[in-house]
Amino acid sequence: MASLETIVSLSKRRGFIFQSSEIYGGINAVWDYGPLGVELKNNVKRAWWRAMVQEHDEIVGLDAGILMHPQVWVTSGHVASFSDPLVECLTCHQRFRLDELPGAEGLSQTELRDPEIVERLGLRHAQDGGKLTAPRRFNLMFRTHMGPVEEEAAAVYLRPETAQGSYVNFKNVQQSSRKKVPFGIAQIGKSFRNEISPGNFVFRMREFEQMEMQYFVHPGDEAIEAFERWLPERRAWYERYGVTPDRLRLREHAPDELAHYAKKAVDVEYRFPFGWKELEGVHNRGDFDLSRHQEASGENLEYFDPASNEHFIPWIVETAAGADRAAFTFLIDSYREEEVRGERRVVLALHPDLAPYKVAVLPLLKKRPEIVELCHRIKADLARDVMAVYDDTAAIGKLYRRQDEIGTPWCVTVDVESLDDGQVTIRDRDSMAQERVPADRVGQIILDRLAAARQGGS
RNA sequence: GCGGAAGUGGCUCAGUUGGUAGAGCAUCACCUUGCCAAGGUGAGGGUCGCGGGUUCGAGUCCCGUCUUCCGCUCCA
Repeated sequence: MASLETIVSLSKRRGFIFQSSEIYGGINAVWDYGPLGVELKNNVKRAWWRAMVQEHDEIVGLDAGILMHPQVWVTSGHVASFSDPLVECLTCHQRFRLDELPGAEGLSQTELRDPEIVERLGLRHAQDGGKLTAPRRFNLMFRTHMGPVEEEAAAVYLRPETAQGSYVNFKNVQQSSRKKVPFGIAQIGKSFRNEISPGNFVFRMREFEQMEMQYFVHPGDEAIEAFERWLPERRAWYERYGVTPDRLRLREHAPDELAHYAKKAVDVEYRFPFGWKELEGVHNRGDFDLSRHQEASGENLEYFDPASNEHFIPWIVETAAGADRAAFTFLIDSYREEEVRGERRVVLALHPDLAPYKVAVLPLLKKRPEIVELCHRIKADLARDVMAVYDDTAAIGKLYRRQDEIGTPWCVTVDVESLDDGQVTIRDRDSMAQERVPADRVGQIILDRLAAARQGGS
């Protein structure tokens, strides 16, 4: 597997991913997507949306705001528990994480929240012996202000998850779309977390994009069924788009690592160069969210089931994936180095649906204006349906290698004979096989191959 | 956040005991070739992460800071 350095370097060199604000020295845990990266990520999001919304009658989309009523985060529990316990030394006024102090390791979540805990354990700042304050929770949510005058404006948060947007819109979506339980709300969007330890390239960022689907079900067994159904389906999605099956696994959370909202959680994990890490979580959230929102807002969030004539608060099974992690996974998993005629060939064997460019149109001989002109005609024709690119700034072998390295599945090459017989060459990225086809049929052939790839996997 | 390592052209790196920066690849132009990173000629591109300090002089020594990577810890 490619090393992290290899992927970071390729990303920068070819325009997939850049560090944010690089000319100012960079900013921690934020990354920008370049010309190829934005295509890849958009394709990932489109593929997810297709698998979720397009291919499921009972799932509909939503795009909620990043800013929400601040009460949402109190209700959701994020203000209280989405945070770390910090203590401050009264002598030197430095802050420390309580659970990292000598003598406080291994404390439970409850103990860490106990205001008396510092006193009870007789904890002191080891360096200067100063007294320590009771633990305070440092919030991992970004705060900003709503309104033009900062001092008078209400504090609001940048959402730490997109899910709450789906919960507070549960009634709106259910009624307007006339969906019956079980049904799902899918959402893709940015979330923000003041992570303590970001890193590993785009794996853990402070600004990131989530692809979440909230599935509302009848309480009880139906939630378990939904869980059992979505888990393999979500894992299969990664395989469908080419991720090596051996590098995927499912891992269930132990009871003590469950998030505050979860009854059960299983992660789809990928084996990165830095270890097995979560790509996506499937969680049974029970009625935690809707019940609390109902209570806090005073709005009735019960669902009436016309079949059974009963009212109930649906349970929620969510699938929560990271768009950046998915894009990163497809990038690193598809990376290949091969030897061709004693030379190294770098290939991104991306699924055609995910590849930034579907086709590159290349002239074998750029000296002949008719060839270049035909290339541009073919490219313009293709560009109506797919991302296509024209390049003539190198010899053909090099042009192929360039496209290999950015994952372009097909190259169309126009040569001198093309001018006579109207045939051009389609070259396949993975097999390097070539095929002569009529120039005026290239567009349809590419679309057919894309459709085939989508059907049968890569 | 703590501990460790590292920041020099787009990428990968060299840079002697301090003396105002080099290579390979990449990029661009022209010539040549014409189906898998070919060859030739030439060109552009770096105030050495940033800010201070020491020094006649700092990529090199010192301090601070930012960033990245590796561990510990947590989440998508």
